[in-house]
Amino acid sequence: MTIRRRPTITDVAAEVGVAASTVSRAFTVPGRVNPRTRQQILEAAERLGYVPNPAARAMGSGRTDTIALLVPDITNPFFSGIIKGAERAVGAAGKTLVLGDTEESPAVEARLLERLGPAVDGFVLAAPRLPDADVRRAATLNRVVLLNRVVSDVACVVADYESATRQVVDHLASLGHRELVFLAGPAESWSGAQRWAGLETAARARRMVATRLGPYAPTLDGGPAAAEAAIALGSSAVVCHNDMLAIGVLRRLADRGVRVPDEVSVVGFDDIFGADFCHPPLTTLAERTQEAGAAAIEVLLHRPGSPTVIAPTELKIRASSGPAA
Amino acid sequence: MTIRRRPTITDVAAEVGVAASTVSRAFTVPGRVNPRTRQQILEAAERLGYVPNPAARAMGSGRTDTIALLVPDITNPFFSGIIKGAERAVGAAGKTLVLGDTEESPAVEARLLERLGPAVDGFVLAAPRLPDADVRRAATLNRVVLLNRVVSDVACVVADYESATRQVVDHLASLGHRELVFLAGPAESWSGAQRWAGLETAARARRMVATRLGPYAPTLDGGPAAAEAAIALGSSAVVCHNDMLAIGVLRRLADRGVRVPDEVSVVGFDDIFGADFCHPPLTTLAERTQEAGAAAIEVLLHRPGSPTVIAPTELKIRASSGPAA
DNA sequence: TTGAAAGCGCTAACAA
DNA sequence: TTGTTAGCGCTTTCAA
Repeated sequence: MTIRRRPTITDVAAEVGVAASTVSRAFTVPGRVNPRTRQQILEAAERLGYVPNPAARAMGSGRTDTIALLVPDITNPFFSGIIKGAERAVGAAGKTLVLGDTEESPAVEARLLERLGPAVDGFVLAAPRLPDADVRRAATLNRVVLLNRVVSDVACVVADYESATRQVVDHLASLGHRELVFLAGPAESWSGAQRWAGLETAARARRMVATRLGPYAPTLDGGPAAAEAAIALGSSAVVCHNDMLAIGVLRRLADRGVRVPDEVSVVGFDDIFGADFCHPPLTTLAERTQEAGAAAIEVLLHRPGSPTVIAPTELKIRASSGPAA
Repeated sequence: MTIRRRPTITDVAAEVGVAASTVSRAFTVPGRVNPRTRQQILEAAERLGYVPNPAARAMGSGRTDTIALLVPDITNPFFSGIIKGAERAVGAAGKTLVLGDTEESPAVEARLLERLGPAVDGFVLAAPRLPDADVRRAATLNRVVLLNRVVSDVACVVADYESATRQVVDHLASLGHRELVFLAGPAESWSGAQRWAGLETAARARRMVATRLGPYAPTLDGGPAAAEAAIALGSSAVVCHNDMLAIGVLRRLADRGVRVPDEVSVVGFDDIFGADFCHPPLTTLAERTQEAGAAAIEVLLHRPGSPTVIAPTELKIRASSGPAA
């Protein structure tokens, strides 16, 4: 397969016998060109296999018609829903979505923002650990919408953590638990801080004792250490930073012969792929991730200013939580 | 946050008092500019916050330094390893990877190839269902490497399906199974066809009876129909098109009270996230997906021609397979 | 409704 | 080692 030169707008213009600018208009402002001329142009373009070059288009107009979605770990199923929702919304707007994986690294995050910046119209950013200052700087050069994080003067879509944590605490209280332990994720995580703050407040209102342990890696591998700490503490209810950690904890508890939920109840956050078929199926706080992804795009594309959108959440009760021993 | 104009190469040139082309060289061919001049340029660029514009760069040079990886469903954990491997390899080469999700649709696939085509140096393409002709056309305009699929004259990285299917059949034979049923995925799937062909051949060599049922959706939702068909057939061993389907099958079997592996053994392909913590943990054929992803990039970047790279596989034996009843 | 011409930010000969 | 000069493919005034 040899690479063939792509036909350009000029080739099409020559083919039809019009000026290049007319071809350009035929594609970008169809109303401003004679329907018959336009028809001929479209046919010639089709015949030659012409496709507009986005880079060239971007240079002339400043618009790129692409949006970048940056996530810390594309492997984490939590982001699947976000991606799907964003994709659909972007597609509906006739634009293109590119995905970037920042590998949980603020450095990669910064690099992608820098490199992709000039090439996109805006960013949807799930960056729990990037410093505020960097977020603000990015927002200076591109439109930016943050996911599950609030930075003043930057648009954002956040889950309703207050309601979320209240649902978790109410559920545990209704099962007779008098205390809970929170197995925390990374210290810099904005949403992690919200979760803990909400749990603590809700627990106090219920006269429950809430303890925080950690930080632990928010991954399956974080499970063993977290589970051991929880076992040592002897709590009857364990709330995990996210489902990845929760599933890791479940495995370790199983290995250690601790019965779930008879001896200890386990609750996660996110309702990721796998949460309903791990063993036992995990009780977890689900965000409407597809809606959140779509909302972020909607804000980016159509809502100027820096609105904050609150996304609803819902507790999925499964077999990993049960009555207190 | 108001959007500020990005500084250009010209701004930097003016700041230092050199020509724009010198600034360009300072970034692209560092050897061809006086170290002191270069130092000044770099400092000025830093000071002004200058970042090269990839679109403009692409126009001048024809190179974009970005690679696109297109997958049918970014949500499918099978592709996580591919993505990770590709990312690392691309990063190591100092280039940028953009991801595209084709939503299992040949139409979206074609659209992304078209739109992204002029904006990238090449594609790594996991497109099991795109017609051969479209694949070839894409390879005419860009460098293309196919994943788990062979199209003549196009570079590709494929799992060693012959060895893979032999491992599966040998495993089942060693457990005393005399027949197996294959629950097929989409009819157009290239790898699905390979899997069935390999199973059939290996089974014949072992004097086992192999039956194919389907097609079924290669997703959790495909599970119920596939499981029912397998139950009706009364086979002692079920091999599924992929793990998503296999996990769906496991769930249905559990709902129907069929014990795994006592009454029926279940085997999948892919070893996705979740395969080791579903219930029971799934015996499955693992590809070295990270290596495959990295190999695809390596071929794209450094190996001209249309080589075919064979990626090794390995059977992960877990609790879903056991002795024949 | 169309064409001519300038310019987007950068690279790449070509001279100097 | 550096500057000058054309473009790259497209959009966008401005005129006609």
